[in-house]
Amino acid sequence: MTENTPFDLQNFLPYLLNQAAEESSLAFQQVYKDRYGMLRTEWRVLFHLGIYGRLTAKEIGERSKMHKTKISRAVARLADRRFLTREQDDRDRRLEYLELTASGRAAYGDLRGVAERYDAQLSETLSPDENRLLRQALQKLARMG
Amino acid sequence: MTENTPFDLQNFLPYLLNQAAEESSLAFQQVYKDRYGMLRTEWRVLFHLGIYGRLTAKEIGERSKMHKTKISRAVARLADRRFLTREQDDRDRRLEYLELTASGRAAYGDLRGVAERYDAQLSETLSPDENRLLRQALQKLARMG
DNA sequence: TGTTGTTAGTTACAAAATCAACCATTAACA
DNA sequence: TGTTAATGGTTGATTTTGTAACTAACAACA
Repeated sequence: MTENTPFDLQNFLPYLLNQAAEESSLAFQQVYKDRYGMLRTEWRVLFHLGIYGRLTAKEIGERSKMHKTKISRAVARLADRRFLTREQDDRDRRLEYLELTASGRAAYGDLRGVAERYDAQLSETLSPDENRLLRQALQKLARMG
Repeated sequence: MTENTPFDLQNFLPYLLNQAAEESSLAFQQVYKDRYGMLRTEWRVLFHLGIYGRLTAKEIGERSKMHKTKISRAVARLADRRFLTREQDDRDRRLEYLELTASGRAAYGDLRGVAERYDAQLSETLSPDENRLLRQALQKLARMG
């Protein structure tokens, strides 16, 4: 007996997740790109420092799961534009502590507000139950690795 | 009064969706990459043709929301490797009908099986309710555009 | 017909992501 | 100590993507 049921691509989780991720990040991307000329890697580094304060590149990598070369380049660009400062650790000179400057914090505050409003707006398209379970399920999937 | 609650990055939908999408597509990517040397755009084109049969690049674009240049390049590579054939429409010579070859269908069948088993495996980490609502919510988000 | 506008698909070039090799520094330990 | 391994971070080469401009074919309509 041959399998004839058509495969439902729209319901294949890796595909579906990617479609949803792409669609839902478009509007936010528009903002950090147009307003600050940032890339995805850059707003992520900015947010990590905005939220957790002083961190090393390695710590950002652990929290964000971004590859270290991405982080290295994002940090370099953010430092060029004076959004953050780098300071070497005296004890272990391989380490560099990264910290937002005043304008880095301003950009973070601005984008954070945009993010909060945008997330709320996305949430409105879902019921409270959907929202709760969606986020819970996504957390599980994201933590699988 | 100043806002002091820390922003919850792990709960920001565009970020969370992206993390879940990336994590959940890793294992599948390994397969189509190692087994057939394909890129994400390529397995997607392959699947569209496997599922819907003969299609033009434009139709694939409408269904997948991929940009036409991505599709053009994916089609070129798949044609090079003899996974599909291109046939010009006599009536409108701008159109090219794409169709899987025998080995294209074989690759599709193989990867489709992998995808089905993998999706089932992902589903197991979630409760039936979570699964249903997750997919429903993702569909809504993906269709927002 | 001829002109103008659209459409399907490709190509060229710039921007970005990936991967491996690379420094400099610290750790481990014979 | 001296040697080897591991770590934090950067760099360079290659691959992939993104953007715009392009070609060829068709459509609309004067």
